[in-house]
Amino acid sequence: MPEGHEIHGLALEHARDLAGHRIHVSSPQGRHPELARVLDAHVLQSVQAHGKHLFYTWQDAPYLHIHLGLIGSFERHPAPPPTPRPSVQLRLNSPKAAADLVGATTCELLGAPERQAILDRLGPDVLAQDADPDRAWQRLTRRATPIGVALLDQRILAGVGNVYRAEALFVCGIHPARATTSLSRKEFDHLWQTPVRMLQKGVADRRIMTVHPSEGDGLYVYKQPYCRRCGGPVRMWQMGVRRTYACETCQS
DNA sequence: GCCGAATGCCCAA
DNA sequence: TGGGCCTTCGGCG
Repeated sequence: MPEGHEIHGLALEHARDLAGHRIHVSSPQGRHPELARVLDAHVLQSVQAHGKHLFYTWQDAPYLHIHLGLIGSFERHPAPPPTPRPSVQLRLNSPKAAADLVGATTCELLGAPERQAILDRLGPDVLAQDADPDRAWQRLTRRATPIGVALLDQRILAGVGNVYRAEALFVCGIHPARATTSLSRKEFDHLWQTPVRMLQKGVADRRIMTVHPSEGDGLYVYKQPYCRRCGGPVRMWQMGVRRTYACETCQS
């Protein structure tokens, strides 16, 4: 269940395991036979993550574009890999390791213009070295929407999902229902830096741990019954499509 | 065994 | 705005 940190972690892992090798590509589940045929036996050059999207660059073959969606995942098997489970959509197999894709929403081949179109509609990726927070600020303040909704809008900024949304807003003391247009630039700068640091830590830890070490470990409000700062109840409600968690005392 | 939920997103109406 | 899609897992019978 992937937010940006996991996607970037996979890009690093697959670059290490698979890039520079001739890859055996197969579709055990049978959903992508043509895609597997086109890519099989090509050399993988590089793997890049942009927000929650993965792009695989090959010698003499189109880009492979993968989006895990809500429930997609990759499973790593050191060589030699076992027989794939029946649900494996795609196996990328190198002499070092195999990466098995399960449950992804998107697994497709793309040309350069189509790939570029996806990148163009994404806001700045909080995990990108050259991310420009001004672009997010421009897009954020264009219309008055609840900040909780805006943080999940990948056109505004890319990489943040439901857990990091709740945690970042808590750390910044900002209520999810606040209008984007009510944010000061100073508040926004804090709200940008917080997920940047959280997701960077997420890549390093390979899991989401937002609580400051001096306060223990785990999460502040996401799926928590009580606020670990003030001890009051954490409120949970539907915000658009997703569930949001917040402490009404610590966030305003 | 069935149902719902899960760190996501798209589409039709 | 509501439904659909992808898969796994836990709770409830």
